[in-house]
Amino acid sequence: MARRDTRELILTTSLELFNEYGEPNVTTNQIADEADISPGNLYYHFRSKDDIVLELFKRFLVRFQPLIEVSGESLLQAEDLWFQLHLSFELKGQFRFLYRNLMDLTARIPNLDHAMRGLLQRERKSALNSLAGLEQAGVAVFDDWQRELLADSILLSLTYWIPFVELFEPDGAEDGSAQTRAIARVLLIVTPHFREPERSQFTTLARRYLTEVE
Amino acid sequence: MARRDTRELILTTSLELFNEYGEPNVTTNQIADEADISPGNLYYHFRSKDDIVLELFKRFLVRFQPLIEVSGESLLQAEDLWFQLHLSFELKGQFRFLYRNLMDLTARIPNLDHAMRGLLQRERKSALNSLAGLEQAGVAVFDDWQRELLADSILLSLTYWIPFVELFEPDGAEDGSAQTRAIARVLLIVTPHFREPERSQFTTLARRYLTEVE
DNA sequence: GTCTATATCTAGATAGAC
DNA sequence: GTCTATCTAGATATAGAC
Repeated sequence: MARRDTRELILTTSLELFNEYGEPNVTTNQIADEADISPGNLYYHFRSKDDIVLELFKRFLVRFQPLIEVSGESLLQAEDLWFQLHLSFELKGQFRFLYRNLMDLTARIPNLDHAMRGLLQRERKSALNSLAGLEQAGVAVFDDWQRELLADSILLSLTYWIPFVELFEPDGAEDGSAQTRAIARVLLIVTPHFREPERSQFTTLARRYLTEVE
Repeated sequence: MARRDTRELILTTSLELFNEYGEPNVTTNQIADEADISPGNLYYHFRSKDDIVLELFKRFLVRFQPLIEVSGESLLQAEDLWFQLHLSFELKGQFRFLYRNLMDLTARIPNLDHAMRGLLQRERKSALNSLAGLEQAGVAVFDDWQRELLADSILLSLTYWIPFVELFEPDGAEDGSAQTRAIARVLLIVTPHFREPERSQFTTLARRYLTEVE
């Protein structure tokens, strides 16, 4: 098999196993086994297990970065905001092992720690940006302290909703209905601060999606 | 040393180390070392490492259970609600290792899994109860779907806020200001749904506490 | 109750043949 | 590039003396 193919095979196999069982509970031997290669071969392609994790994180980052670079103004339409959140949750679901053991992974892998810290900071800024966009459009008004607290609430949801759902329904992160609820929840944190007509507008959208899924 | 004392010493030492480094990153040898006893002695008092975790969880449960048995009506006063949330976050901070590796701990220890699932269910019911109490008092009105989503938001905060804060500020969970922000955040999720005068009342309280701390 | 010494096991990682 | 065989380290847990 070509060099490239085996490397990819190891990555996709690792991702599947990590997501299903959690990274600490998957051994390199299991990965090799599942990928039908030898343990030695795995270590020909990757220096260490951490190296695999780091490479997977890079892949995640490349696909996630564009999603938080969206400007605040472009999310004023309820449908656009909804779609953006949907893409975020979906992608994070595909790499959910990263969020299941965030602390332990960052404590163990310095490069991951640095990159993830940066990502969370940018995500928080992005949330604050969106809130500012709403204010500039006259949709809502926040105090300084409210803006900060709301950004924290949003970031908490974006970070730990998937692990949270997995507690109750294993594989719930792959389930569409859990995602819809996640998005509706995030909206419900913010929309009560809207003035009319946007408030009803966003609320109606959330309800429509919710009933469609159930 | 008396039988009882050594057992307690092991528990308190374990709790400290688990909270600081995370349970998976603390070995039984480290615990014994830190407690100035031999590894063999540790295993005289506890059958296994999981046994220590389980006993610590029991201690947590005994102290936490009363906090969620508070009736919804008794939390209508802003100060009472604040105080109740404060006690919750404080206690969870003292046992935060449980929440840092929730999934892996429950997956590994069946008894813990069962007990923790039950606890989360009761906590969710308690949140729903409080919301219902607000409605009965005429402070707010929710749709059915709103009530569920809000309960999820609250439970997510109560479960993962501490690990979330630790990502940014290690030992942030022992810090008073982080706790105050946590409570203010939870309130800010709910209060926008209040009618006046309760809305201003709760909001003012949150701001006052926030400015006091900073 | 407590110690020292050690068994057991499993993980990550390497060596060297093919 | 890939394999088999193996090393090494570290973790949980036990045995048996004191």
